[in-house]
Formats: sequence, structure tokens, C-alpha cells
Amino acid sequence: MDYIKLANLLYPDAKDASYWEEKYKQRNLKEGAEVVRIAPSPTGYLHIGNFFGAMVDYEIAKTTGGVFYLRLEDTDKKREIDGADFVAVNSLNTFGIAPIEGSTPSGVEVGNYGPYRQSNRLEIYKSYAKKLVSEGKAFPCFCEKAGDVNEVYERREKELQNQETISEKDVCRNLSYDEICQKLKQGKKFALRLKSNGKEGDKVFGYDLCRGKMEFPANCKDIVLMKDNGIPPYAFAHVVDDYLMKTTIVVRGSDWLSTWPQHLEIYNALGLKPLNYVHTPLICKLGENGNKRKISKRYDPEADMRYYLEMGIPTVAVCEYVLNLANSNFEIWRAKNPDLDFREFEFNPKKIGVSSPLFDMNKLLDISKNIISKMTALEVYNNVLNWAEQFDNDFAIYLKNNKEFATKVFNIDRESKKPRKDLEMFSQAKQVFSYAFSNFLKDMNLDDYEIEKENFEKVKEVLTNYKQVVNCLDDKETWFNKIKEQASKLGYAVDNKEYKENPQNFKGNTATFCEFVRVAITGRKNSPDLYTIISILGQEETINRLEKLEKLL
RNA sequence: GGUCCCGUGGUCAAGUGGUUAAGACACCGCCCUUUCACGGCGGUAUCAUGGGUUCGAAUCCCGUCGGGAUCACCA
Repeated sequence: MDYIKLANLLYPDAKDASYWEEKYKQRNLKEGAEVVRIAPSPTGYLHIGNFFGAMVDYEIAKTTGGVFYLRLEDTDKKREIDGADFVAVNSLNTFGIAPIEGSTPSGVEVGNYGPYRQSNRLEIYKSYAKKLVSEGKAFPCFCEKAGDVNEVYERREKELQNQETISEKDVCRNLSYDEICQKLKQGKKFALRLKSNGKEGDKVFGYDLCRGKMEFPANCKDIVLMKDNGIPPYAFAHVVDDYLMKTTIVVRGSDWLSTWPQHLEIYNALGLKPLNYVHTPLICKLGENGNKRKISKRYDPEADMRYYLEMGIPTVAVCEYVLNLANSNFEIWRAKNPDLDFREFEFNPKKIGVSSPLFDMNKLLDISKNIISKMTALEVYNNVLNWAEQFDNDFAIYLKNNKEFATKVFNIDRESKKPRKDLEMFSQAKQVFSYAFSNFLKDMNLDDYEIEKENFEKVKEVLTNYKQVVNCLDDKETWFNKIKEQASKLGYAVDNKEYKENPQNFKGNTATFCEFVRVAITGRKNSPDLYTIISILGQEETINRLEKLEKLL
């Protein structure tokens, strides 16, 4: 068989591969600088697993002084979602770890190694496909392709039941030149397949930065390099792209581990040295059967990065959580450096774990509430407003019209060394500060107050007395003295030790007295400093709230 | 079923032949406290399992079990 003749038949107008080699020069980077990429598909959202990879990319590029670029892998026309091209890059942008090269939100591409969208690189793939054909390493296949995904699953199920091996050489690999000509003349479309050299028992090695040298059985399948629509699947496209874009480390999820031998054979066929890879652990959740499983968009809202925005979790918190998953010594560093930006952490790709972690919302929210507790009241205001503008318009309008008041509320117990940590996410603001942001006097019914029935009488007595002396203009000491005075008068212990020794002698202690007042003012037993709340509410509102509950009882 | 990966407390994990097996989150208890918090202190581990190597194993070797990923002209 004259392979060059075949190559010209199949790809008459393809440029020679050397054209591209010439065009894309080596990057001018200092020694040790790594070139990494994120390669999302336009599926309409950014998956947390991809985000994890992007974080690793970002950190590697940062710590080595390298390049982090984005390449859009839009070769699957069936899965593509309209307008989704920039979802991933936009997400990375809002989370603060955007790539510096490749596709950008504006649609303009930055960098000298483009196009950065695979559908615009078909000419390039064609060159390398032609090269492989001309060397007898690839052949056209005219077989009918499988149908949709479900059909593939069904077929696979059957094969597994019958314990068939799936690694047969393709029937078209021995077609003669004339046979190929004939089929082309009939107008038949062809897919290009790799003529696999793999034999049963062959071994192949890959180098993973975290896992070290790994051994696999060599690929034996004549995998597809070009689909019959002229577009390459991932396996071929990424090898060509990463080579021409001068990538040095491929970061991807460990769900790619088992197809690695295929990729290694493609490198080999192309005469290229395989790149270093990092296979990141898969973020998991507990399924209904109690087993771990890969987190997925279909069942888990947390898989979609937009979820965290909707919840109003600070983007930095999400970054820190994911970073901690990638390098678990991050939180030790964080404890030592509470005020540094997470980007100053020294990341080590070798420390990326190999076992798949369970997603832990508790942990994320802990990080989140600590971050929020360190913000100024104005920062909290701006963040809550920003959240509300997207997800709660009424609340946004309210916040805009009451900026001064809202900021004061957010400032309660904030400017101390030990600020409260009530807010885990901005979406909780309305509920956490309900005593300030709801129409309290109108909305509250007796059932809404946190009081036990047996205390009704005592509460009423406290309110009746306290409303006569409360003055929201008092300084804190005077205010508290009045509390103690009233408490003492009504039979509440002012001295806590005394109360503990003989609780039966008192109706309660100052704390109990305060609790009753607090419930009237806020509806809850749990709220920040009462004095501050009363000062913010003002005299009239304070009295009204005391009287309202008094009347209800 | 084949292949590959993984197995330290509820979760994330440090730990690579000798440790009282770190730390964080969650949970529980106590202390501080005008409530709520914040903070402080404390609590819970036969390191999946069986065998082997060794004076000594979470750590090395083998088996078993368990879990995961993957097996498309999807990425």
C-alpha cells in the first residue's frame, strides 16, 4: 500500500505538519516554568472537578512563573449548549483564578498559540491525521457508528454480561487502496482510526507527577482519531493541541487514568515525547446506597460552580476549600497566616492526594463564616447587596434604600477582636438579621417568639416593668445598670454565684431577665448584643416591640 | 467481567520501620460570660482484614475484602 498516495486521497488539501511546527515556536520562559491549561467543554456550567483542576493549574503556573491558558474543547456538537462558550472562563474570572491566555470572556483570544477553540483548529488536526496516514499509522474506517449514549450503554451491558472483550482490531484496517477509493466514490463517510500496535501483554508507562511512574496494559484498540464529520475526539485533539501549545503538564481528573494508554500510543505514533500528567482526585459524595460516587451535576447541585454564587458563599471561601482539598497543609498555613491572600500560599503539586475526598459542606461553611466575620460592615453590605441583586430583587431594593441602617446592622459585634460568625453565606442575611430586616411588628405572631408557655407570665411582668425605664440613648453602663436594677426588683439574681448556690430563691438571673427582653426585641433567644440592637432600632421601635409581646401574652 | 486507582476517627487528613498516631471541621461535655456568640479546655481510633518479613509494622511484601473510576465516531 502506498500510504502517501492514500494520505493525499483522504486529505488532499491538508497542510504539512511542519507548517504548524514552524508557526508555533517554543515559549520563551525561564527554566522550570510550567505551562498548564484548563480545557472545558461548553456544557453550560463549570463543574467543581474542573474547577479543582483549574485551581491546581493556577497554582502551578503561579509558583513556577509559568503560563495558565484556557482552551475550549468544543468538538462534541451533540452536547454543545448555545451561548455556553464563555461560562467556564467567566466562572474562573469571578472566582479569581482566571487564565492569562486563551479564550477570554469578550470572545477575543489572547496569546500566540491559538486558535484556542478546537472547532477552529480542524485544519491543524487534519495535518497530523494526514501525517499518520502517510506513515501507515492510521486508516479510514467506514463502519457504521454507534447510536446515542443509551445505545452505547446497552451494548456495553450486553458485552459485559457475555464477558466479551472489547478490544478487537477494526475490520477496516486491511482495506485496499482500491476498496477505499470505491467507498469514497460511493460517497461514504469515513472515520480515521489509529492502527494500534498494541499486543496482548504489552505494557506501557506514564508519568504522573503525584503518583509517579504508572504501568498499564498497552492500548490494543484502533481508536478513532477523526470522526466522520472531520472533527477529532478528545484523545487525538488534546495530544496535538498540548504539543503545539507547548503545554508541559496536563492536569485532569483521574477518571482519565484508564484511557491514558490510548493517549500514550498517540504520542508514540506522532513521534512525540509524552507530557507529564497530574491526575487529580475526583470529588465525591455519598450516594443513597451509602457508597461514595463521583459528584455529578445530575444529582448534586454542588457540582455546578454557580451553586456557590447562588448560595452567596464568598468566592474566596470556595477557593480556599478547594485549595485545601488539593494541598491539605493549606489550613495549617492559613492558621499561621490569617491575613494573607490565599494566592500567597506555596502550592506543591506533589502533595495532591490520590484518594477521592467526600465533599464537606460543613467545612466549606466554616471557612466561609470565618472569612465573612473578618469583613467590614460595608464589605458585608456590598456582598449581600450584590447577591440580592441577582437572587432577591426585593431585598436588593430594600438594601439600597436603607444603606446606612443595614450597614449598622451588619456592624453589630463586628468591630471587636472576636467578631461573631453568624453569617455563613450572604443568602442567609435576611433570615439571620430578621429582627432588623423584616417588618417585625406586623409579621410576628405569638408562635413566632421563642418562649416556653410556662414563662409567659414572667415575661409579661419583665416587659411591663422594663418598658418604663428603657432608654436607647443611655450609655451602655447606664443601660446595663437599669437592667440589673429591674431584674433585682422583680426577684432575679444579679449575682451569678448567689444564683447558682440557691437558684430556688430567684425567678432566674440577669441572664434570664435579658433573655426575656431579647425575645421581645428580636423574637429569638439567640441574637447579638442587645444594647447595640436597641440603639439601632431607636426608642419608639423598642417600646413598640416590648409592648407588642406584652399584649400578645 | 477486564483494567487501573484507593482504603488512618462521622468528614478532610499528617504520618514512609520505634510517635502518648498531629491538626482542622462536625458532634458531645465543661469553663468564661448579662443572653447569643467568640474564646479556652477536654472527650471518642483494636490505622479495612488475614498472613508474612522484623527485636519492633499504620508504615515493607503477599492474599482477602470493601469502595471508586473506566471500557462511545463524549469530554
